[in-house]
Amino acid sequence: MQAISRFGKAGVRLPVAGRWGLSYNSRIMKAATPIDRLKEHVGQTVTLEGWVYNSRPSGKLAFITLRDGTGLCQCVLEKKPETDGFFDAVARLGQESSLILTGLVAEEPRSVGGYELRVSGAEVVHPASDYPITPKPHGIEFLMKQRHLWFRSKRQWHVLRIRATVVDAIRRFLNDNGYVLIDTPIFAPAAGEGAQTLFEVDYFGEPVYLAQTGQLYVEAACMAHGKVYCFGPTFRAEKSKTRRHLTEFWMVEPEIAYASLDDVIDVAEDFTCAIVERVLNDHRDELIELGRDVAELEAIKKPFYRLTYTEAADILHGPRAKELLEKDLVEKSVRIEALSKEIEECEAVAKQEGVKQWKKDKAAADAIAKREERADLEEQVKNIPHHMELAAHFKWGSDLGGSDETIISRLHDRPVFVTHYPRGVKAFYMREDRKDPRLSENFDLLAPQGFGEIIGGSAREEDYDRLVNRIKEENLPQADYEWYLDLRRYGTVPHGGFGLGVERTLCWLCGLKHIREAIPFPRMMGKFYP
RNA sequence: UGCGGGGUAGCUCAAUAAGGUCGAGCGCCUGCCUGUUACGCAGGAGGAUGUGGGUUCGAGUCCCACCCCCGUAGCCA
Repeated sequence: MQAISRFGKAGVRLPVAGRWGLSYNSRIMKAATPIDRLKEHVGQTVTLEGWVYNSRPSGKLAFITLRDGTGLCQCVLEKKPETDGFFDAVARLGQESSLILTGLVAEEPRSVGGYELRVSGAEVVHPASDYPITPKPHGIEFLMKQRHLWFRSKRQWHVLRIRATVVDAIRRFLNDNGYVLIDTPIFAPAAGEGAQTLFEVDYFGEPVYLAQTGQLYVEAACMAHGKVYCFGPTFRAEKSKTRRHLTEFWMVEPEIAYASLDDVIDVAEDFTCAIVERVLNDHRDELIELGRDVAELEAIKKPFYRLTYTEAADILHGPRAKELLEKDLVEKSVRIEALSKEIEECEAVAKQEGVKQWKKDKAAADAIAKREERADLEEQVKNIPHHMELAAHFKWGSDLGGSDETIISRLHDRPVFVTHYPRGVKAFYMREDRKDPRLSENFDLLAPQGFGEIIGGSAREEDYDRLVNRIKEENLPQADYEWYLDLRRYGTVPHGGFGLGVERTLCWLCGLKHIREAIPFPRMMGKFYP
């Protein structure tokens, strides 16, 4: 068979409906078979459209691992009369060259995914060379600059697919439970919460700000529709460069009329469980490949733990926190010892005579990775006394710090709601606890294993006078909030809601070390390319 | 912003506690290889060591300043 050309003069694909024994019976948009459906085509000749993920040519036989967006497939190309026309051109293609291959599908345990394509026809769409991301280790700075290419790599590919599922699970849950989608503005006239962390934009000569929450607007909408949510990007100009921060991130914010704090917490609990369940159901294999301990996610079931802020403070002051950190200190020290030994072993292999060069390199690379892990642990060990200090001297009235949250979440095997924070550290719109006016009726949800806060929510202050007082206490310009106060003037009801950070949730579900991998094009302090 | 680590080939890293013409693998180019899967073998091209100044006969290595990156703390989803 000759190389197939299905492209017109202008590079537009010509229709070739029904040519390859396709199983679709609806209108055929793509003539090619997706790799993830090859199992339905064993023994048939099919066409694959994709990119060279890896290729191992050897004289008259070439193995090309093709990537098509749905999966990977090893394509075997033998040099024989019918492949002679394109063998050389295809066998020598560089990584990420785009090409269309036709061939017989066969089961093959030695191949990735269990199937392979015995190639009989090929068309090179674009021969690429010098693709920057090779199947070798790369540094994070380099990869972030290549972000537009990086997410063709397996790990990134898995994460972004899981992200898509998380987003879908969020929408499904809310849509199926009677929530109405309300899109809130990105340009906001003033602060939603803290004023220090807003991006200012010149709006026809007037300053406006990129929204850091849709919450106030969604409160208005919930008085119209009962149960609503907004879902979109939000912006925080915090000057923080940590593995938990983005300047642009996605947040979903449900808001419910006629709801108490407990009602809202119940929803947050069901919501979180639904997302976890869906991801486990759809992506178990990917999670495992990402190195996630799936059993930990399977344990995420109702009921979550519910602690008040005051109880959390007691835990920090108590023996359990101290024991946890002391145990940590011992375990990490032991691990550091073990790593030191492993590093020596790797270095010995790297210097050994008669060992294959690539094995030496691998040993050297392992040694580097282990050194990094050791340095990381050493830093953590160094910080433990400080964290113990912080926990032991935690002062009622201040906000929980990152290390405090980690201690609380690690002392529990399921997510933990921390409720009823002191009013002073929380936003003006949160409802005052009628039993103890020092407290607000709010909650944070801490993900397990120290992955941090993924949800923040509250009952909203429905009482006009109390709300006005809070606005005054915070020195906010009341005129800007008149529309918001109207919601308390005309048929105010108890209501509440919460916001869930998509990227933080994804970090937790996938076990990501850094939030930058949880979003296609991360925006961080000082970073906006590509 | 504070503290810690780092910037050497397109990429990942070497260059020995004690200054002396910067080296390897991958990638790229040439040739060989029919069951590879980090394929293998032989050969080749490819470097103002982040920037500026200083010490020295001589600096990737020592000193000073600046820039950038990574980690960590605060704030937060």
